[in-house]
Amino acid sequence: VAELAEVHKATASRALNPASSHLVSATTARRVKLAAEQLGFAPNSAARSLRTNRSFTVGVLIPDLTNPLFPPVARGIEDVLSAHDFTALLSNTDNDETKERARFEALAGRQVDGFIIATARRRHPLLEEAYAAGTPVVLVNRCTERRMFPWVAGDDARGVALSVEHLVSLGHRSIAHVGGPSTMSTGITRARAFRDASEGAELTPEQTPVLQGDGYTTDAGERATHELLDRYPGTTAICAGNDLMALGVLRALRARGLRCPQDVSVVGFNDMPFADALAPALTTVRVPHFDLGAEAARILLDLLDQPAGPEPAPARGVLLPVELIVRESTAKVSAAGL
Amino acid sequence: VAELAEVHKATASRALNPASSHLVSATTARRVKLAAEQLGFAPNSAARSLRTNRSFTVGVLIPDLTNPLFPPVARGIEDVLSAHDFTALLSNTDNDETKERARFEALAGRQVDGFIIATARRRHPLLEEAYAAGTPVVLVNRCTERRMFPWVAGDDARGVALSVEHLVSLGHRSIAHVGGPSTMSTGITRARAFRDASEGAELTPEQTPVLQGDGYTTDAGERATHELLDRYPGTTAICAGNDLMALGVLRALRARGLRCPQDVSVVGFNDMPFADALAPALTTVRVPHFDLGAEAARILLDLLDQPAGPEPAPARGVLLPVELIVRESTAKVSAAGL
DNA sequence: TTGAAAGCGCTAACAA
DNA sequence: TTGTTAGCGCTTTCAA
Repeated sequence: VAELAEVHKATASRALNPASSHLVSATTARRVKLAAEQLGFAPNSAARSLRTNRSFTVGVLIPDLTNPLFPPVARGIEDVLSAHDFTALLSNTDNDETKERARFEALAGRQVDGFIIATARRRHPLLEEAYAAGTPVVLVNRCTERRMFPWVAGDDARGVALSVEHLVSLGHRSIAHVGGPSTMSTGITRARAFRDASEGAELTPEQTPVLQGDGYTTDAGERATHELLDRYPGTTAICAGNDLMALGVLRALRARGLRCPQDVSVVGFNDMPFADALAPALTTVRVPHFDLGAEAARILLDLLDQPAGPEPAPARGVLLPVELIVRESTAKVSAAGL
Repeated sequence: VAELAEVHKATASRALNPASSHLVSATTARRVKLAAEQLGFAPNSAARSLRTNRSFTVGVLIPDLTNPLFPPVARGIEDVLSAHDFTALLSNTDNDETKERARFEALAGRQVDGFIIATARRRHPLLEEAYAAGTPVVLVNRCTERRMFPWVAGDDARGVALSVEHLVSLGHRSIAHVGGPSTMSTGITRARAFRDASEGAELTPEQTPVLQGDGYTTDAGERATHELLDRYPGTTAICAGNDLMALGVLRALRARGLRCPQDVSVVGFNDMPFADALAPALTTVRVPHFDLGAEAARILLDLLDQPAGPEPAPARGVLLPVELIVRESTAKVSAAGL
């Protein structure tokens, strides 16, 4: 390898490795580096991993890359990791427990140093096991009931509060929440935040019904909206669980001949790409997805830097600020609407 | 490890490895497998890679995951790879040559078995080098001039032809192409296909101007459209280079008080997610992105199965069929429009 | 059919 | 400051 530099391979290793390069004289170091350059030498990471038990690789588990929510998260993760010479092993789980476990084990078998996991399912035996095994994990967009792992999420409660306040300020008094499923932590959090915000605005539960769909999908949003309007025809505004559901809300409205925003105002959640290009352009809560991923990656790197803490520090969580983006899907309540 | 099974580790290795398990008696094999199960044994992939020089990992280079075009491609790749116990190392290059090279080398250093590369830039020294080095590579969504590597792409020419035919059948005779940059192979291919299709419809070059933006972006589409309409105010239909550019076209139209589709019809390319939820719902060419990725992964796996072919077989390319999806952004040319 | 032994490329402890 | 040596966990000859 670097016998071109006429030194022992151990010395070469030391010279090439930043952490130990101070143990070697400046001149030899220079010579070794030159030789390495000439030979186009690239260290064999498999051998290094084998020796050091570190792979500089982290497993990233996300439900589905084609859900517009996740690409920015993944980019945030990738950008931060690769800046630190780590690599991301990305896997889609489809929110399916079997698949998730299979992927988790496949990645663990590849000696990843840690995991970034972005699932909002509430029950999660896998996480319990990982915790018991001491695997470094950072959660994105959810937290577990027991604070096992550090997590990063958008400030859902604040986002929902902003939405409700916005609608109230436009004169709405019959505001419904068409939310995500209660099997997801975000479904719960946002529904609860909606309850709280409604009470804060002195609206009765009767004025502010909550329906939870069976998934964060357009279809679920559409179905739930039909049910909502059957039961509460006087609704003038809808807070959707996310933008995809908002799309379903819009579709249901259209099917019933209701116009948005003239008859019913709609607020989404996430500010997914092209939310501004929809018809009507969607008023929604912007969540900093890229930063979510970036911050999660930073926390994981921190975690990996620490020498395997014997007693795990109380897992800290980071709540990133959100912002209400007002576009065309919300308007003052019309007199006719009542 | 599997001294629980009371055999030598070599025997255990043979038993656990499907390729060599026929060398071991059925009974011992069973015993070993049982023991492995009990201990929750997972082979150390680093050690295996070190020994076999194969990592069962492939590097995937894409420009930008947040471009809606790429998530389905990435999923197609991931799904096929993981079904074969391979893992994808995903990296974003931002179409930046420096970054691309850095990522490529980082991945190569991690002993990836091959690459799937999805860039449409035409000049590409990196690829030449990879070819010279004999690295297995499959290209997605582009081909190089010299057929170095196998590739998978949508049938761009057919897609453009379908678009033009559709517009002609609606009575349009002044059809422009607002295309991607000529530094990209797709920019070239689609522009050429547009020329061909126009001639096929017996339209003169004057009736079918071509403008190429400086990127496949909304902004580039908007700028090019303004320039187009300054020079060819009689245009009644526009073929955009892709959906993002079509979005820019729509924006420019709106800025000029032109309605789509009443005044100007617009056709996109790709059928990206939510193209149907835009205002107006976009008529566009559907490209099977998931299949693009899946097929690329299959080809790469094939390649890796073959014992490093001394003289590389002539790289074959696969053209996947596309489909025109007619929605609301195209309409019959209006008498008033002329 | 199984055991013994060597070695993949690197790093870390120890010795010089 | 540098060289020596051992060994990470696996696969793979070769011999029994």
